[in-house]
Amino acid sequence: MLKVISWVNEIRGAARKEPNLKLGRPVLEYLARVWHSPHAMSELPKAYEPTEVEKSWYQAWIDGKCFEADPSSEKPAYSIVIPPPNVTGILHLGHVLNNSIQDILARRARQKGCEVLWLPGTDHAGIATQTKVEKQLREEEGKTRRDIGREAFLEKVWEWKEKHGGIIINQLKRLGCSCDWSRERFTMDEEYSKWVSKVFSDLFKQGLIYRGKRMVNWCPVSLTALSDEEVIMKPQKSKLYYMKYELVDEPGEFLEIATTRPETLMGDVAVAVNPTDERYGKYVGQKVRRPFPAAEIPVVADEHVDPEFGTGALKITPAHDKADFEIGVRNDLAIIDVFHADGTVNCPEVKDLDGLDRFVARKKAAAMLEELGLMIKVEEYENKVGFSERADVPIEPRISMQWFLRYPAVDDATKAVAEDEISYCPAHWAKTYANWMNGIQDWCVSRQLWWGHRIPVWYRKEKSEDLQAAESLTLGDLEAGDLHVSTEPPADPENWIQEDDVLDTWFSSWLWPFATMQNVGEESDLVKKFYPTADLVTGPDIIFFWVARMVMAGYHFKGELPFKNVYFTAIIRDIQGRKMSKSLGNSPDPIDLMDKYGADGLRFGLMRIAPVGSDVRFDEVQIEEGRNFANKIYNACRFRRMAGSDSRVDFDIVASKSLRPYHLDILARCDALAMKLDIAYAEYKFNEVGGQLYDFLWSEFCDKFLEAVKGDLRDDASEEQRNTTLGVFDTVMARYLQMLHPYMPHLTEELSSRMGYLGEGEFLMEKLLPSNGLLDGVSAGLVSEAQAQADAVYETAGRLRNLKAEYRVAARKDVSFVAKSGPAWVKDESETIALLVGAESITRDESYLPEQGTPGAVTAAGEFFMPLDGLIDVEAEKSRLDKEIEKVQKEVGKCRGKLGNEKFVTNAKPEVVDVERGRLSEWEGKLEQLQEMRTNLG
RNA sequence: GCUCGGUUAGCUCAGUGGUAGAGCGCUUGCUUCACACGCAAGAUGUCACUGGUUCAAAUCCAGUAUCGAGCACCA
Repeated sequence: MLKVISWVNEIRGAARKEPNLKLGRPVLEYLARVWHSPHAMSELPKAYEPTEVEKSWYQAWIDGKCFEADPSSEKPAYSIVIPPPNVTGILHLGHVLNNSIQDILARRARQKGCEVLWLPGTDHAGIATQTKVEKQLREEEGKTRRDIGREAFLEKVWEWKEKHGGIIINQLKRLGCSCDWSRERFTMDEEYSKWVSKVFSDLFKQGLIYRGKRMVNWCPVSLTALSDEEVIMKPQKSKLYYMKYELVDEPGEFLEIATTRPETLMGDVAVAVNPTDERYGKYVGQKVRRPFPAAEIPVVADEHVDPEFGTGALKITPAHDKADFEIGVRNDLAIIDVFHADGTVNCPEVKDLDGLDRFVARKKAAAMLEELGLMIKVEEYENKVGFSERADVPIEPRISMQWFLRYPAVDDATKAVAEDEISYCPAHWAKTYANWMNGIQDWCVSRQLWWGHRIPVWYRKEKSEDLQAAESLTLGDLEAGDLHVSTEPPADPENWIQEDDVLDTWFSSWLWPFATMQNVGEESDLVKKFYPTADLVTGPDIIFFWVARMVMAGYHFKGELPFKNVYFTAIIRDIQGRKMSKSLGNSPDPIDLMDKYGADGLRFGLMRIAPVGSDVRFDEVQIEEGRNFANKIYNACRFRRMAGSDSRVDFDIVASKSLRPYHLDILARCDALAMKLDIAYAEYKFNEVGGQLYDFLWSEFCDKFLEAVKGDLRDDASEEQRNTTLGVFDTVMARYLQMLHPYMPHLTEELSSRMGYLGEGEFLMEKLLPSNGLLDGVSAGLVSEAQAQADAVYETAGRLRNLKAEYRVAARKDVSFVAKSGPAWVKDESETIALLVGAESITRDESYLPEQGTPGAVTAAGEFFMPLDGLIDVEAEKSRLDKEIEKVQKEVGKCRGKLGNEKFVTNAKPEVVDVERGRLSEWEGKLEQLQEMRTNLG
């Protein structure tokens, strides 16, 4: 079956040639013929076509249950939990990078003999999902969620989730992710939700969760509170309005105030000045007139006021500003809320403003002040304004009843990272983490949404109004029996009313590492085997949202850390360094990229440019490189197949008597590669691993080894030569494909299978990576001698090619070289050197006396000459060189003239002069070279 | 204001206390019986700047400039 899958391409190739081919016996006969034909692969497409191959192998792995973790396994455990993507999401490049890394780690761990659990799933993403469904409801039915009610709305969200929720999962599959899909979780699964309720209820009973009226970040579009982390500060061009309030006791005297928000004037309850500010000391205790609605408000002193800013006097609106709120508390001021929840003005006393949107009201209020003669001036001003992360509108500081969490296990969590029990890679993120942990603020966990985990709190019906309006809610109310907080609803639901709010999405995400492995109140083999997890791979942008909170949850609920290592990926930017975003349209669709370059190409290309620590600028060219690399490997194997279809992967290196330097050299380099990869993996240097894999295959294997041994595969080569070379090829390639597998899983599985490197029914992805080297048992002295010889040959080939190019005979293959001196072994290799150089022959002649001007080169393999007689038309070459020299001399003259011109040097820009100098030395160098060649010709 | 990171070829980026690297791009030559998604040859650098440590600094240290990120404040 598997073989058949691997033959898909051959069938397609065959279909092209024999369109009448039908399935069944004729196909098998045809395949047998093709497979054993020495040119089997040459009948295949010259370029690797990944699409079908990737699809087939992914299905084969699924069918073979290769991704499923066995908690009863004796093997050491290795586990990762996926950072659950939003269920509404579609794959972007950040996901590709992040999940490729996880897949690489998982596949590598399997090869190293671990039992691997890579646990996948999705996040319900409260606001994001609800917003999408609300939008659809508005567009399709012209209704709001309130029109249809909570229950019907939630039904719609679930429907939507069923329809679109699988998209990103399928995209991850397309990428080749080896997640254990049989254990896929969703944060709103019934069992998972039980964890959320349990944790909430426990924390409440521990006194860590409380409810109270506080100043929170309010999103006027989503109509919910947000945590501090969901607010993004953005610089905004706004205006600073200078206005004045008249003193009640001194008519005609005014107190000047600067503000960016005149629309909150109706909520002003005081004017504050700094107690040390001598200008205003006399006013403290007096009253000023608020123009609309007319009122007399006090002047108070508060240290928060910066005398340097604006006029040094600050209007106090406790309902609409966090700092003002605190000043209000300190000075016992009233709170006047002048906005509706959606950000429109709620002030019936001021008809002109009532009902206006806050930004319209701002202009209107300013105009009204102008009319009253109370506006002094307006300045352009840039300040920072908090924006709602999801809705992308300025948030409104607002006092409302919310639930808060006092973070648990803060000390343990801080210490774990500081003392490297949890290691961060790159390590510098530990500092960012520590900074946040040190200034940690209570977490507003309630959201005024419908899609999410509803807070598991019930109020006794007859007291519910009082309780819900109460300034605070604590354990006392629970003990009084008026409150029910539990994972289970009350037994007599008709007497209770459940809390309306749902929980912040992250309140479920922070339980992810263990809540995915275990149900509440149940023993779990999975947890025993796989928790704590080994590595967490995520972006540094969610270090507070997710990582820090998971660490605290791990310590508080499980008594230990949730993961041992955290690898923070780079953030992918576009070529201009901007963050990828839909609105900029600079975010390429990974699916398009996979269509064009294959999943393996995309993975490899991205991994090679993802450095540890810094951001990465994405360029499609890099993905193209990944595809080209896949094609290179494919063609190396295709070449191998043309020399014979039988696998010689069992070739006995140690017993072989006919190994040439190139064989030993590539075997040694393959062993060295294995060691380099071990080191790079240990340091999570994925770009280094990619680079090593790339360089080995392309520079060492193809450019050098394969070219050097091509002669062994020609028709005139001996059977032994041929077998040795095929044996070494297969030995190295089989091992190499295994090492490459985590990066390019589909291609390597395909080629290993097609090349016959696998046993019956065996998968490459399940095959252990051997710990032995290919050259174990071979004398080290023999190997290093061989490598020195191989190096000498490659160096010599390079130098002789160089000579050919210099004398413009690069295209000719009839060049003959003379080897005048050199070590004895070179005689055996001269044919290979000639092959590498593209020369007719290299003749050993110790008595050779080169004519004057014969170009030559001295290398580790001896002294070589390229006799020019008959090779080039000496006279023609002379005159070509003369012409060339004349031309270059002219250029040199031009440059010298320019630089000799005092006016040019003094007046021109320094960089222009520099360019000219550079140009001069360039031309001079060229001139010297040409003159030397000309002299050599006599 | 505090913290962190970057500054290396035209571009994107590696790099190490000891002669400066890759890919792309560029120039030249190749359809050579694996690969033009390829082969071969070539050109290209004050490693941001200024000091210090050192036999030796692009690399370590300090400062400056500049770009970026995060946190805090912003009437």
